[in-house]
Amino acid sequence: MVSISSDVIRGYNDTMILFLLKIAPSYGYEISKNIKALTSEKYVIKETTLYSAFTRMEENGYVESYSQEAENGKRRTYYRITEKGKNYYSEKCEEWKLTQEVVGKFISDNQEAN
Amino acid sequence: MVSISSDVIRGYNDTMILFLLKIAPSYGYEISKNIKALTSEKYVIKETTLYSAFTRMEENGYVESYSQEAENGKRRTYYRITEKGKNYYSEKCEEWKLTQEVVGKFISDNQEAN
DNA sequence: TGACATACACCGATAGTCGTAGTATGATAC
DNA sequence: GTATCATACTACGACTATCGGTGTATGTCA
Repeated sequence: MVSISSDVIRGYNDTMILFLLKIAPSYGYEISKNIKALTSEKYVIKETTLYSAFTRMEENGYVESYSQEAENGKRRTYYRITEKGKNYYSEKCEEWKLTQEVVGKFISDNQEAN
Repeated sequence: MVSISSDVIRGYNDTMILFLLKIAPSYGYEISKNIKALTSEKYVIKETTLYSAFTRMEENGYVESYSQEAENGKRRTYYRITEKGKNYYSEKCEEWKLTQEVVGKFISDNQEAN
């Protein structure tokens, strides 16, 4: 069973989170569920990875946090993407295309032939 | 100018090297030049990354090293891919396809629309 | 009363990559 | 004859994203 190693996705967790925050502000648990759903459970982000991504991105000015009361009365920390975050996301999309091109040169399709 | 960050390519340097070693045994400097050429200089592997990849992969049994005299009389450390290395390479190719699928869900094509 | 989902925070370990520096040889240029 | 460049590595320490483990607290459902 093929699964995605952390060394591969590393550097794209932020991009995934920003993609979802571009749609609407959100919070950790929801982001986590959305990533899982969108990838049909092929990728499940670790909690620690997720929350450390939030702090890192806030420090970098890619997102802004605010506390808001949920329906059930509980407090949640929401995150909203900034302009800087949108620009970063766009750059990452460009980079991704380049990465695909580069790595693609070293990937062979025929797995039986070796 | 978009360039590839180390966090993205991380985990695929080994794959690139193994791809080239599948064609023929080789050594550091040549591998480095071949990666550069094959990617039209879009990706240039750092020397330290390359040589630490060799030692790591040898420890893992993906490659075997042997010393050989070059035309000019200088000694070079050549690396040859093992069966285990070939299997690892194949797995990485599968993983790459999955990664493309997963990350692709979070990439938008229209860079002007934000 | 206990399990489970929700919603985080904290800590230390891991490991691949990178920056910098150093070594040594041979070829080419001035 | 000397300086520069390409070749062919090696060593060391720093960085940082990810991960494993743990802890906390609330609400819901059985």
